[in-house]
Amino acid sequence: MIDIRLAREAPGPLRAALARKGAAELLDELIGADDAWRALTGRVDELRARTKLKGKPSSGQVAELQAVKEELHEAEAALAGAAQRRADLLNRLPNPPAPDVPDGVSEEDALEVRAVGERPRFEFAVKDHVELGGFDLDRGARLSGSRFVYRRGALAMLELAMYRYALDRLVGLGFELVLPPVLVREEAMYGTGFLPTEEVNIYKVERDELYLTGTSEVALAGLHQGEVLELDDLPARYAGYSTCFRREAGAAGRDTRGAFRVHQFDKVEMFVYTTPERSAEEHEAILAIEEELVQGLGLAYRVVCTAAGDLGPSAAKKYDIEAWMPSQERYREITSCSNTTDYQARRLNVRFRDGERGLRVVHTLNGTAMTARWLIALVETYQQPDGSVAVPEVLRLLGAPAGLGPS
RNA sequence: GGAGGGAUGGCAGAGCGGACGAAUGCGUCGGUCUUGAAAACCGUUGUGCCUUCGGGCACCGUGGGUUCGAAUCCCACUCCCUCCGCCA
Repeated sequence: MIDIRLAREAPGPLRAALARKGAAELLDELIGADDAWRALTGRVDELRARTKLKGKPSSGQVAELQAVKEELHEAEAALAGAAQRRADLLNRLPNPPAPDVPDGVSEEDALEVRAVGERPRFEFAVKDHVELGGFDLDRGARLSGSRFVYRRGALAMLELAMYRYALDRLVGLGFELVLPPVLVREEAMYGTGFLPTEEVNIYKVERDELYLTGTSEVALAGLHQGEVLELDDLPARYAGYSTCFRREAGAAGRDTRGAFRVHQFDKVEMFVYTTPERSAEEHEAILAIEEELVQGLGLAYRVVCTAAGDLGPSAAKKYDIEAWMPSQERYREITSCSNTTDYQARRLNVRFRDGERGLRVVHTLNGTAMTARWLIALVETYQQPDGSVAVPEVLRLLGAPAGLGPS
């Protein structure tokens, strides 16, 4: 949610920023709805003031009050309607992009920030992760449908070591480890901006009115919902580990082979609450941690900055890390870190006490520290001519097997 | 799943339908006193919205209802606690 005062006081720059996300007209509508709402607010407040009495009214006054009551009912109904329209628009209006985000509307318009690491070269026919073994897609599909996958044996051990690798680093950096619920209420989905816009991509448990989260970002953002944080506690950094669920509704036919795009996967997520003054710096810090984690596994990657029109509703700015996928011969997204500024925090009403300045809305950020997708890049990158896979030492130290593949 | 009890300010805890945005205590912050601190005393202390900046309005778990008027009465829901049953 944006700060409505910004829309009233300086609609020009805000409108220009929102235009880059294709939401300029939405802002115009909102400003109109806000004007209407304010006019009705004044009228209702005035009528209510007239109903206020000290002590018992005389019978003449009662008749008069009854008349006011009727008028008030009408005005209140009008106000409720106006408030609803205003709230709907406010809910749908996306976070304006940061000024240094590139123009554009699609993935192709993203700006490549840098490419790091040497892409692996192979003197033999490259196998993809499915051929390298351990991913049981057929049985996953039989059990649950397409885009569900079993990871088995040594591969599963490797995957767990990868989560542990990321979590250990994060805890070492002062992040608090959190194992969150994955079923949440509608409120949390709205608060984080996944609803109403992303509704088609979310699994809903109708019977219990709960939603399965597509990332632990939802639960971590909801962690301090409605709270007032102390300045001394900021930045508050959390590392969440959870299973993530996504319907992939818009992705029919895309990435159908293998475990690259699945309905259920696991992820280690960073989530930070901070002050507005610090959030840009925190964003770069989260990106740096992601890069360090990727580098630590020896993967080749590039960093891209997502174009304004390709950003989700919540993000003001987003960096993705794309790892080199040998079987696809291209970089594919393995992390995503966003500065959601005050957008989620305002929806979730998370504030902090800032001395003389009083209560202020915090900024929130999130970023991927590890997902099952990394596993794909890893096994493909470390494959050997005989179809086995070497495992980096950092992971072996955390319980990963010495290697995978044909025994 | 069954049976009870509860939800009021940072916390504890009052609150005959009008004087209640709310007693009191603790805590907070400021001051007096003190070499300093403690104690004591004095004062202060919720949030949001609108504003012609005088002020006005809303909020006592949430949503409805009764009434000229609801923290207070009625209904529904949510959450928490206790007991029973079931359960990783």
